[in-house]
Amino acid sequence: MNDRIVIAVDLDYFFAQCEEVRRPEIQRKPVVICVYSGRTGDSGAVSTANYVARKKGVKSGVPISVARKLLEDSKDAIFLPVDQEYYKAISERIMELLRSFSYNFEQVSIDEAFLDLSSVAHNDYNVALEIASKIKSQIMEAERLTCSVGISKNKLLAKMAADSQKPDGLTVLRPESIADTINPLPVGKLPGVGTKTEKRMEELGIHTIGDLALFNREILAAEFGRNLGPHLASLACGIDNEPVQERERQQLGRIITLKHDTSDFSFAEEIRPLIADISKRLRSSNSRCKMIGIIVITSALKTKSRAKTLDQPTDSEEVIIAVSSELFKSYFESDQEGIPARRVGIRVSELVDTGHVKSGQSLSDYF
DNA sequence: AACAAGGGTTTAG
DNA sequence: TCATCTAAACCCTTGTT
Repeated sequence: MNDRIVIAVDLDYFFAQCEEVRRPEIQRKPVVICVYSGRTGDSGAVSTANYVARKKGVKSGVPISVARKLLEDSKDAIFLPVDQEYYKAISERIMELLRSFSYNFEQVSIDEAFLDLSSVAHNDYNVALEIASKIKSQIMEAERLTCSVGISKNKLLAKMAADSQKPDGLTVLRPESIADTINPLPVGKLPGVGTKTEKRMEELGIHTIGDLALFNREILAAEFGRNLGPHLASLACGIDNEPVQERERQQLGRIITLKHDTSDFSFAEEIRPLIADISKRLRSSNSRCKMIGIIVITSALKTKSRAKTLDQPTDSEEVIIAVSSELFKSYFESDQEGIPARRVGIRVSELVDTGHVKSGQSLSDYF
């Protein structure tokens, strides 16, 4: 009765699949979606690739030049720059469609969402399966896109179910088969355990999710943090009480790659446009920030940041310019921070909602 | 002891 | 020179109340 039924919907190789829809003739070719940094012709990284390209080892994050090498025998490989606007428009239509299946909805990213079907499918996985199947066919009908869907008792397990069969999957993980299904999996398959954590867990003799589920909590706390260690162990037991619900954005950022590594770039040319964009986004979301920060990725690819808390929340371009230029100035003047930057950016956080009440009005106007 | 501020790391898509 | 971009969660240290 208190059990939930949650489904995870994950649009397959989303950016590349969107491009396949736009140009069906590339469907059987390797398709690689790239973020070009603008340094040299091919500098940058792969955002995503279709399965034809993945079969050759091209995956998210690899340098574009490496992807070219991996695909050098495939004369027909297609390399395209990301077209965020186009993907966003498709995503918005699909999210709207998904929302119609449950009031209890959470979009996690441009290509992923959770729906809580508890009230619609009360404890009947066959009903949930029918709904999931309908979702898949409607997305196909409307946008010609495949997705992978997972169904289980919480977000964690629904996501793992969706991940287990891709692309175009539909996987149910029923309560009675949870332990037998996830325990044998390598611990890196647990969402939240990435390459670094997996490596450290291997050193502790934790190879599978089942190993982690049984592992001593105190040692995990000491090793991975007082909260995180035990939390990961609890995930390994299939426990996840996070509700399906939309969450407020907590930060906004923009970062760019400089043409050349330098500690003397033009603030006006490189940073001001980023601030204009951030300020615009703050205003259009009725938010103001209490903290303004800068980000520097050094030529050695180390991340550095500096931030300042304001007395008053702001959405003003001028204020963000003043504060961040000061932060850059003191960053590059500080002792050992004269090392050249490869990438620079701005981040605003500690966002507060100004509400839709314009200044000068007050809550009492509503009564 | 509890909390805020600031900086770093890891994860994920 | 091979190494994008955005965002969340968490960790730790330091300083203040």
